[in-house]
Amino acid sequence: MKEGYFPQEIEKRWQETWEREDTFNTPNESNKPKYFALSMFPYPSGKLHMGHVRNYTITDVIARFKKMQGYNVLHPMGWDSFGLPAENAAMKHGANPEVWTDENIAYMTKQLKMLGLSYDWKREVTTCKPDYYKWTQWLFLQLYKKGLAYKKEAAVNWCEKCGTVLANEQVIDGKCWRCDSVVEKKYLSQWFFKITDYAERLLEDLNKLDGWGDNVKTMQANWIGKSQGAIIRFKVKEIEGLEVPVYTTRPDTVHGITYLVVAPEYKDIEKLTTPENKQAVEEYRANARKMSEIERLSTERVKTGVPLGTHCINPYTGEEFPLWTADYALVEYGTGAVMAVPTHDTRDFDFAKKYNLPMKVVIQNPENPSDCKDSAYTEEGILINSGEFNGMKNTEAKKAITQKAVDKGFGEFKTQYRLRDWLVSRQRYWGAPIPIVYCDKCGIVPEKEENLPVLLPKDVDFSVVGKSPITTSPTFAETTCPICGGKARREMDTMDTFVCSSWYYMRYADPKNSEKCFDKNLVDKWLPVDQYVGGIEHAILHLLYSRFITKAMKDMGCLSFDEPFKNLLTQGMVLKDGSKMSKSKGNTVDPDEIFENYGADTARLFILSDSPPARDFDWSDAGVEGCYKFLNRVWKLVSENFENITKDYKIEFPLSRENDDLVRLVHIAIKGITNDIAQDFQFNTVISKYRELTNAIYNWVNKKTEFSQEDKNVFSFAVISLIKLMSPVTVHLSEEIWHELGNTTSIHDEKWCEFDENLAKASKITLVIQINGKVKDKIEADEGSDNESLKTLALNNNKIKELTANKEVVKVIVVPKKLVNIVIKG
RNA sequence: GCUCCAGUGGCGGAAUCGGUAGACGCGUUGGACUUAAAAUCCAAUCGGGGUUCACCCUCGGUGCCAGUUCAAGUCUGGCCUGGAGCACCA
Repeated sequence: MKEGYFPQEIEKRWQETWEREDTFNTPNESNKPKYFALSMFPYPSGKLHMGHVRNYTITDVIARFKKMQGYNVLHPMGWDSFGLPAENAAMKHGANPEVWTDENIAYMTKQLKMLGLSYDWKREVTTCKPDYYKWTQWLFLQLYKKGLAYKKEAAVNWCEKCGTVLANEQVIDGKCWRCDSVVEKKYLSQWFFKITDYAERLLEDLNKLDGWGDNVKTMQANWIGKSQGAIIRFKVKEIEGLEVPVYTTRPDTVHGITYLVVAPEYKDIEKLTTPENKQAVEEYRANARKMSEIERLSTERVKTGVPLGTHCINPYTGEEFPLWTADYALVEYGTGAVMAVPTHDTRDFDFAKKYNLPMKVVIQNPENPSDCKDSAYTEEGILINSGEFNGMKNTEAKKAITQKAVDKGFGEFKTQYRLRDWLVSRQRYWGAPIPIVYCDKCGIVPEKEENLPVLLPKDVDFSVVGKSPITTSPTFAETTCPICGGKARREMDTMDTFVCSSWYYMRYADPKNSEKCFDKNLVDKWLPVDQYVGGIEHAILHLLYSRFITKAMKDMGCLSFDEPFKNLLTQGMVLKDGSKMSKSKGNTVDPDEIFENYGADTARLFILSDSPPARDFDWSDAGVEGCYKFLNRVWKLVSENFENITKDYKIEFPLSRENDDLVRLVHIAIKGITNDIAQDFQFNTVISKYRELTNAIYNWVNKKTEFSQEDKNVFSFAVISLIKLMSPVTVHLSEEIWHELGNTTSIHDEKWCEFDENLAKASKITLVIQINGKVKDKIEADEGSDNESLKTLALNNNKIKELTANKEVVKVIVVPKKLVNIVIKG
C-alpha cells in the first residue's frame, strides 16, 4: 500500500471502475424493500455550485447508507432544462438554447461524476428533450379533459424584462423571482391550472406529512390561506334588484356595520355611483389603476376612499349605511366588497376615523369594556346592541347570525382560500409548447394525443425583441384542426417550467417508456419518494405544484398515492464569511478547485461535517484543510500498520483489557453512527464519531510496540469497521483501502456494520453523586449494580459523608446506572 | 400585524427520557521532532475567586424574567433578539 494519500488518482480510478461495472444500477425487480432517495434536480446553468454539492452529497450518503442496510435504492438524477436563462444566453451569443443547454448538461454531468455520486445514470431524465416533454404535453391534455386546464382573461403578473407572465408564486414582494424587476398587472388571456379545486385537499393532507418540517407545512398552509366565514347580500336602497354581496369572517359583528366598501375595480361600481359623485369616483379609480402593486398593497399607506352616493340596507337591522370605494378592498379576494365595522376591525377603524364615519360597539369584554374610541376591539367577547343576539358569545354568534342569513335567504356559510389558480402559459420559446390549436370553426381544440409531441420549431430568430422567438417561426403556427381538418393556428405559448418539474420524479420509475408517461405498476412500486432533499426556496413553488399534480394524476387513475414526497429534508444554504455565496459578492468557492486540490472525498466530508443538514453551513478554507488532514490520518493509520491488518480477522473472547476496550469503542461508534443517520441524518455528529473512533484506534496503536495475534484481529476489526462506517461519505478512500486489503468486490455492496448491544456496554460506569442537584463527586461502579447498592455506595463515599455530616438527608434519588442525588436540609 | 424556526465558549456546533453543559472540529497557546520551516505528533483551552499554585477547592454560567422539579440548555408562562414565510385576505 502506498504511503501517501493521493485522492485525485484514487478517485478517478474508482469512478471509472464503477461506471464500467455499473455498480449503481438499480433493478426494478428485487426481493429487497425499495427506497427512493431523491435530490431536487438542477437547472443546467453551467457549473455546479456548493449548494448543489451539499444537496447531492446529503442524498448520496442517505442512498448509500440505505443500500448497505439492505434496501433496493433508487437514486436518480436529471435536468430541469427548460427555462429562460438558456433563451437569454442564446439571444446573447446567437446560439440555439438547446446547444447551450446540452453543453451545460455535459459539463455538470462530468462534475457530478467527479463528486462520486451513486446515480443510476440510465434513468436520467431531461425535461427539454421531446421524449420527456411529449408527456408533459400529454399531462396538459389530460388536465384539459378534466377541466383542470382552462383559458381565461384575467389581470395577470407581467414581467417586462422577461417578456412573459408569471404565476402568483413567482412574484416575490412584487418582483419577478428570476430577474428581480418590478412586476406589472396586465389584462391578458392566459392558460391556468385549476389548483384551487384542490385547495382543501392540499391543506388537509399536510397533516399526513409527518416527515416534513413544520416550517414548510405552515408556509404552504399560509399560502393556501383558508378562512371560514359567510357571504351576506345587501340590497341597494337606490337601485331595485341590485345587491352587493360581501365575504366576512366576522358575521358576529353585522349589527355594527356603518358603511360598506367596494374595490375600485368592482364590477357594479358604475351602477352604484350617483351622478353627483361620478367625477370623484372616476378620478379615484384612475389613480388606483396607475399605482403599482407594491404601492397599493403597502400596509404603511394611509387609507383613502371616496363615497359612491348610494346606500345599502342592513338586513339584520333595517339600518341604511353609505357605500364607498377604497383601494384597501381587493377585487380578487372574496366578493371584492367589504362590510365595514370600525369598532371591531383595525382597518375599518382607521378609515372611519379619517372620514369621520359613525361607529357602533357590538362586542364587549364584560370584564374590561371598551368604547372603541381609540382603537378597534378585535378580541372575543359578548354581543351587545345586536337585538336577538345580545348576550351571546361572539364565537357562537358567528354561526347563529350566518344561520339566520341562510334561513332568510340573504346569505350563506362560505369557506374562502387565498390560493389562486396556477398561471402556466409563458410567452417564451424554451419550454414545452402548449398542445392546443385554434380553429376559426371549432374554437379552442386540444391537439390529438397521437400527434404529440408538438415539437419546438428550429427555424426561429432569437434576436427578436419584445416578443417570443417562437412567433418568428414561419412554419410553427400553421397547422390543421384536429376536429375538422381545416386550417388552424397553434398556441404560441409554452408551459411554465414548473409544469415540467412537477412530475419528473415519477418518470424516474420508468424513464424510457415511449408508450405512456410511465407504467402505473412501476410508479406505484417506487413512489412516493422516501426521502426528498432540496432547498427551502421551493417550499411553496415546486412542492405545492408537485402535490397538486400528484393528486390530479391520482384522480385520473395514473397512480395510486396522493402525496409524492413522504419525507422532506430542506437543507440550509452554503455561506461564506456569514453571507450567501454569490457571484456578485465574489465569495463563491468553485467545486472544481476543491476536487483538484483536495479531492471529492474531502469536499463530501467537509460539507457534511460542520452543521446539521437543515441549518446554514459556513464554508471555511480552514475547515476543508482540517478534513483533508483527517483523511490523511486515516490513510496513515492503515498504511503504517498495513502488515497487521487482515480481512479475515476473528475476535475470540475473552480479550485483554485494552483490546476489550477497543472492541467496545467500535461497537459504541457503530451504534451511535447508525442512530445518528437513521434518526435525523445528523451527519455532523456522524463525522465527529468517525474522528472519535480514529482517535481511539490511534491511542491504542500508540501503546503497542508489537502486535500479538489477538491484537491483529482486534485492530483489523476496528480499522475495517471504520472504513465501512465511512464508506457512504468518503466513497473513494474507503473503496481503495477495501481493495488494498485484498477484497475483490465493492465496499459499496457490503452490508452495514452491526453492533452488539452487550459489547457496547462497559463493565464499569461512572456514577455521578450530587447533593441537592449539584455534582459533588464521580466514582466508578460496576455496570450491573442495582439502585440500592449505588445508593449505599454514594452515601458511604468519604467526601459525601463529610458534606452530609450533621445534615438531615431528606431523600435520595437514584437514576439507574448514572447518578445519585442526595437531598439534604440544614 | 400573524405564523414558523433559532438563540449554548473566540468560532462551527455536541448533549435519547429533564440527570456530569461544552463531545468532535476550527482557532489560539505551549511542547516534541527539525540547522530552520512546512508537515506530523503530544498537551492545554467557559469565566470569576481561592489555594498548600503542574495538584486541588469553590462559586457562577446555555438570550432575559418568573415558575414546575430532588434535578432545567431541555418542561410551562411572559418577554428580548435574529432569520424565514405570509400580509389592507375583510
